[in-house]
Amino acid sequence: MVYADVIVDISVKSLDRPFQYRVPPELLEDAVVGALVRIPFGRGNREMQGYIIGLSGEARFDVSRIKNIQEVVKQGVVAESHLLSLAYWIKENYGATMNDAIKVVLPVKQEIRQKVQRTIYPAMQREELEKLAALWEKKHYRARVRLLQAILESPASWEEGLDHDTAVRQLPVTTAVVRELERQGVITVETARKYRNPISGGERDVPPKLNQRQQEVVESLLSDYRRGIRGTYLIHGVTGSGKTEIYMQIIQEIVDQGKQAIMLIPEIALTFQTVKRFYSRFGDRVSVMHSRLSQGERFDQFTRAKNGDIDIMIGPRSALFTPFARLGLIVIDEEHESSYQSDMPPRYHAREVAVKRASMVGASVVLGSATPSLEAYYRALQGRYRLFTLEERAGGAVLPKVWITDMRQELEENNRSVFGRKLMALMEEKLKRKEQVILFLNRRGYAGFVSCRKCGEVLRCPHCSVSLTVHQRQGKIHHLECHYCGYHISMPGTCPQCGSKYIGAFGIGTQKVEELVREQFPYARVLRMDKDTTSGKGGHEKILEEFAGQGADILIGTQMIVKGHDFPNVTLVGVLAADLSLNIGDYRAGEKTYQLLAQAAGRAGRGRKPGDVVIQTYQPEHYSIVAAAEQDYQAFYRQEIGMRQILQYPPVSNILGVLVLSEKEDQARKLAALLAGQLRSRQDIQTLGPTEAPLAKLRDVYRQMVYGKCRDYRVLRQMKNQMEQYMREHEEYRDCRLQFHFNS
DNA sequence: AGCACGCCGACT
DNA sequence: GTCGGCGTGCTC
Repeated sequence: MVYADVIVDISVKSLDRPFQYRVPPELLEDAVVGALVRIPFGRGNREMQGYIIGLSGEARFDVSRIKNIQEVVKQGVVAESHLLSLAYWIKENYGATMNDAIKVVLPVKQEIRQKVQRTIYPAMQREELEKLAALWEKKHYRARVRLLQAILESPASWEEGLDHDTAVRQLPVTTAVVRELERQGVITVETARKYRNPISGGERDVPPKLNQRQQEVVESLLSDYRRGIRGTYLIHGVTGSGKTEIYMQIIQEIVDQGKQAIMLIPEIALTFQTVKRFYSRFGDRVSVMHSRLSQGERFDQFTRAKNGDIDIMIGPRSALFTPFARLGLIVIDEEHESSYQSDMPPRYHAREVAVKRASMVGASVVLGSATPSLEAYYRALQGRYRLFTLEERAGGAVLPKVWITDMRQELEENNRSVFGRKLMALMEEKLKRKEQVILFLNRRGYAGFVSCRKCGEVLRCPHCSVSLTVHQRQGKIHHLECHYCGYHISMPGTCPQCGSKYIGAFGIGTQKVEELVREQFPYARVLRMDKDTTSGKGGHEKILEEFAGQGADILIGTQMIVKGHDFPNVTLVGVLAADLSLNIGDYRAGEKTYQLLAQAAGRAGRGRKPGDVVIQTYQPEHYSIVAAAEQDYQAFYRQEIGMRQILQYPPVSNILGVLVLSEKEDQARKLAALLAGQLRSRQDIQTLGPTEAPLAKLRDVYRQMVYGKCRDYRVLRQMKNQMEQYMREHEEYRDCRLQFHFNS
């Protein structure tokens, strides 16, 4: 008798183990490892889904109590077997349940509805068809005539669902006619699975000649590869140094060797431009995973990958699990991007999982960035990754000139505007020359918050303890809103604390900037891009395309405008308040600021014209700002790694964050203090807290935070298990929950 | 998670 | 009497 180890589709710690089921003889063939099955579960035998993760000949459980698998769910894509081992590694490493881990590596199990394309071609000469049509016309075979007329124009094609009735409804005639004519040899029908590609056709481009440095990188990487050496490589290349071309040429060779490649790009960079480049180079051997794809379309893409119909998959984080059988290379572009970190369980990092998957199947990993994460650069300097540096822009474009404006001094010299004088002067100059300007601000809404000038009270969300944000309609303050839970109130006339009338909006947002820009430069055409203006589908791209097509002179926006886009006519980037990201109360603030500024600066002068960047700040001496202005990554890295060294932050050490959640504030505090005590009892762990979490209260749940830092990652993992154990054993904290957060 | 089982109060 | 509250424990 064959028994299957099944992971039940319930993500709960207590069920996070295999359950044995009997495989009935008639299911033996389909019940393979990785298969999705229906099983009776629990006392009520309620029907559940589960995944087979192993098969064995003997029962490890009382045979009389083992139930049968009901059914193997038919699926086109069965897991690449190593993906299940990868799921296990993810579960172990990121502390998720096996069920969650399996769902990440097998993202599309269910075939929703396969699209097929049916194309009807004439099977005889045109004259014969015309004769037939005339004949049938006389006999009043109206349906047949209609069909013939249609295909005389051009081969008729229809896209339908697989199911027969829908197909009939969509055709201009019944399928019975179609089948009859096919039998008579009048027409031929071709059926093809339909895949939606964002771009079809288009001319193939030829790989351009690389400059010497690009060539060196490609050659030395490939010579490793040819000699059977597999490893992880970090390409640190300034913006515009031609990293994408390097990836493409490496991928080309790997594909030519009969291997397959995955190219990860951050979600926001997954635009028309990037995708188009790959299509025109590799044609239909490329497939693209896009977040806009439906379940069914994703399924199609994975089927193509599994069948070996494609060699290259491009996509965001989730594309890492493409079921390639001959995987040879994983590229991670813009390696430092935060979107490679999953924000739901299992909270894996694509970089780490990529390295793991590659090592399991004998593939290499190429990481690329202009502003590498501290983690990646640290590992490269340790020798765990091989480092390549490209210091010059390809095609001779020069790096932009960067100006720092000290806003304290502007204020002292009586300039109370959000625009420093340098920025004003340069904007005028650029607009006069019909060049484009990007203004970058790290905020949305009209103004940050409302406060009372008399008593200092800041209006906050009663549920989330964050300040409420002002939203305006038709140029007037409309309401105040909490950005976490959506709580909103109308703007009060007096301070709820002291009753004074001196209450008003402070700070600045993109809407306000737009207003000011229009005031100062009434003749300029202004576009604004933030969460409010891009809510519609494709809102993003529409704005970017309009700006790229020079439909506007000035683009104002938040984070999203500084990532990855190429605007050759932009010669000025203004960073209005660099400090906003410096003060986010996170040990990565300096790194985030450097990356943001360097990327923003990289937007200027990408074409032939030289560019300028103005960084406005109240902390002009901060090393992140100074280094970004000089585009000096190494200088930034030295300072930052020094800080991490002293404070024992990752990547030098490891940090475990424990978030204690409870609706009862005193319980949360008590438990947090207790857990901090557990961490403190260990000599090798440096403990911080307990403190209130960045959001001390969110949706009426109190949040306390405790951190533990340790050189040895395993010690922290052990502490996590110990805390979970403690929670199981201690009734008094039943209404508290813990969330763990690892960083290394 | 979700369901059965079980041990107590209030009511057709 | 019995209907139903939810606390406890189990699920191959």
